[in-house]
Amino acid sequence: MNFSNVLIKWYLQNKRDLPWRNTTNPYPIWLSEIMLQQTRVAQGMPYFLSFTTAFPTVFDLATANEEEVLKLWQGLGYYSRARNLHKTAQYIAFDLAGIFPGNYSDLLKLKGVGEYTAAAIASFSYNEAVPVVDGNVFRVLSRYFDIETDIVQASAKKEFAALAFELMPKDNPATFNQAIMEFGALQCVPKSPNCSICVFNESCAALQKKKVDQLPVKSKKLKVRNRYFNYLVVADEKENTIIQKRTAKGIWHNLYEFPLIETEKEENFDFISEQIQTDYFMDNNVISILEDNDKSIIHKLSHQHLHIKFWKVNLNGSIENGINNSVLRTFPFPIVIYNFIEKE
DNA sequence: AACTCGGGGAT
DNA sequence: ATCCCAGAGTT
Repeated sequence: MNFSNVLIKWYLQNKRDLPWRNTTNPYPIWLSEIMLQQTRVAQGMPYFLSFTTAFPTVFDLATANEEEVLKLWQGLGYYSRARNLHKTAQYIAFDLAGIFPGNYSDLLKLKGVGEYTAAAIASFSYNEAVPVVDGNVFRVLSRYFDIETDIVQASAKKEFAALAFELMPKDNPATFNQAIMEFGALQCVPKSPNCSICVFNESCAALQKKKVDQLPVKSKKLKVRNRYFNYLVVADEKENTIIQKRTAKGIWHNLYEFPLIETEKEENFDFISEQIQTDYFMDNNVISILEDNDKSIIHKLSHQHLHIKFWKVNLNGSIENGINNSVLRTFPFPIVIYNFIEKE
């Protein structure tokens, strides 16, 4: 048996029962593929279920507000995915009469749909013979064939796509694509794979050369920067508070947050207190300022470490545009702020 | 080609 | 701590 036959046989015996696999409808397949970009199945699953419940069709998603979409996406991260998802839903619903593009090259034109996602939808929905190349595919093929190409290079994707296409049985691209990703996710895992029970343990080049832990080759080292966020959690005498939308470029675009004082380093009570009285609430009487968390919450993003403090600011009188607690909870927040609100 | 964009689980 | 997850868009 060749590589593909063994792989597909393994898949049919070991595959997980995932809801987006029981259909060829491009809408739920597209939805699942966007959600699973850089995201584990276990993390994406509850979001897939809530989205398909709230928005059973692409028209339901298209007619929603962006804020509703972001609220349902809250906590999943990479929020540009949600914004692009929403825009693409409107494009498909209103410009294409709800009909998804029917092939790889047209799918590729959609916002938020790159080479991987276009190939996934085209193969799963239309059985088009285009190979998916994701992190699993890089790992499985680099190990099985002992390929030392640095997967960070742009050329690597072409190289692995060409190899995957060569291996793909052209009469069953959907199953092959599912199978190679599932194999990478369940068997050929990044660290300490159990090669002793692997169906390829007599043909895998990396295993024979004892190079499994060295492949795939990935040269990346991203630098993390530290940022210091001080959130002002205001409460006036009606217990109303203030939030604002992040409209600038950067993290959490279009999500909400409390008024923010960003500083160059971790600041103490006196510094923040001074800022609050001089720059923020001159018209209102500041009754008290309370440092909610003595130790900063370190919220780790992939490329930034946020050192977050919440400062409770009690004000005299009534603030303009204040919102009460139940309204507050309807807005989409970064998960670290959402957790703070829920804790209160 | 390099950088940016989240959050969480596994090791 | 470090790696990486069914990657894509921007610079």
